[in-house]
Amino acid sequence: MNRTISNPQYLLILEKCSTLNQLKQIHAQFITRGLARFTYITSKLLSFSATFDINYAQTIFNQITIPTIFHFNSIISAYSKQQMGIQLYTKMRNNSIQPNDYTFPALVRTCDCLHSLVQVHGQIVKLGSVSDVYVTSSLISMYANYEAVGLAKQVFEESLFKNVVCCTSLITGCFSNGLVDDACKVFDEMPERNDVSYSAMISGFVKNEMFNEAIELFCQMKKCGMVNPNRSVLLNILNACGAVGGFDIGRSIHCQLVDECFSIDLDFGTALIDFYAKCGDIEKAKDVFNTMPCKDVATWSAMILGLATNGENEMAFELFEEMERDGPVPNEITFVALLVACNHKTLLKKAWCLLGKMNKVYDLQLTIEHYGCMVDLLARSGQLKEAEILIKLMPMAPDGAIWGSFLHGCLTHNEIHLAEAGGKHLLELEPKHSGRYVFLANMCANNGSWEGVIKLRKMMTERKVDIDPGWSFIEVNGIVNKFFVDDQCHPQAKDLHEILQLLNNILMN
DNA sequence: ATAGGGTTAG
Repeated sequence: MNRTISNPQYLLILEKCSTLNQLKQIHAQFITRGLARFTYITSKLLSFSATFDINYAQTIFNQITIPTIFHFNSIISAYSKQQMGIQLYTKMRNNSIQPNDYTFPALVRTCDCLHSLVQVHGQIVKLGSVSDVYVTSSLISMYANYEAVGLAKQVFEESLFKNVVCCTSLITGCFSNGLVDDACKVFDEMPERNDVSYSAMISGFVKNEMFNEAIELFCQMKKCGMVNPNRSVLLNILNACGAVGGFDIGRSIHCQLVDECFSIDLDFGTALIDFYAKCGDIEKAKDVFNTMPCKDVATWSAMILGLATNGENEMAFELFEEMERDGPVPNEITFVALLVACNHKTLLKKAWCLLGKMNKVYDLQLTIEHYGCMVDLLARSGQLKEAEILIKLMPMAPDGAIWGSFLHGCLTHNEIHLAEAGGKHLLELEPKHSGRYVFLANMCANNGSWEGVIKLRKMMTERKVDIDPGWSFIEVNGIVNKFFVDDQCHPQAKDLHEILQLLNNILMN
């Protein structure tokens, strides 16, 4: 290293380190050149070393005879994921060092429970850092993390400056606690929005399975043109497009990725495979799979599931064989995909074999999804007694999907007498799920049990279950057209219905 | 002369 290098240049070299060894060399230089006595050098070194090895950072910290606020802030920040921050904070206070606004965000993130968070919040109030946006935004997101969304809202309400980040923290917090309407309200009222605020909204919608809402917001975002969709937005929108069959929008994202030379990495590749497969374009899904330079277990699982759901069962099993030969080690999700492949042709024997293999060869535990597939398989093949036994035997509580499969089986195999108990469970598990009532009512009607239908109707009114009208949209020339069931609002509704009628007539003849 | 918050994952 050159003798004439100045101190600021050392800092630049420090930031270019990509391994711990390089960092150690620089550290050695600092010591031999007598730079280790400068606070700004050691605190930079400290915060930087933590990105490689927290223990090395601790060693550096221990060597500092009189640590300053900078050193403490760096080490607290480094430890913030390991719950050591509070201890260091106490040590700092014992050294008679006053914390500052830079101390608290890291200290807040270090809290491992609501109790310690409240204590830190107390310190923040006492020492007058409540008006700092960095502090409030970290408090909001951590309160929401510990399901104290009420406290998160309170911090937000009481803070004088509500910038983009504070609002985004609260949006995420509301979504993760199921308060979708509150999240939307914050978003509507926020003074400015950036890519992260949009990604918080869109990922929140997707997490709550509100796919159309996510896509609608994405279209709005593009229309206003002020903010570019980031990685998180694009991945979530691909997911949503797969869920609702938004083929054109998803495909345009793929084109955009290619145009902008965004590399189709693991996440994008897997998302694209899943998206194309769900939209029924299995060939395009295969193209993406075959051109990806590296694939992980999620990529392989997505491809196997795609083949399975598109009726290419044999291909799905062949791909699994290839995976076992020279792909990544399969996981639980791979086996869910394989069971789905069995489902489409009701390959019961094969499914039991796969479960055995999963357990014995790969030492994987069965999850509720695997039981769900098996119940569905048994119910489809008419083995309703066996399905019922499996439901009783499974180690976890059956969910709505499992009872749903069972009841569908009862209906198709005309074993209505087995359905009653299942129906009760289903409505207990999902009392607000309108689709379940409709299904059960149809089942009663099929069976001529009109009193059953009336009973279900009554339950729906009592429990205030609304049937949300279904809606979808289609993008034409960049304009999103939204339609509800039986919708007559569209300016061309009349023509549309006439054309549909015409098509219907052609199909019938 | 330094430093801090929100999205991306089940």
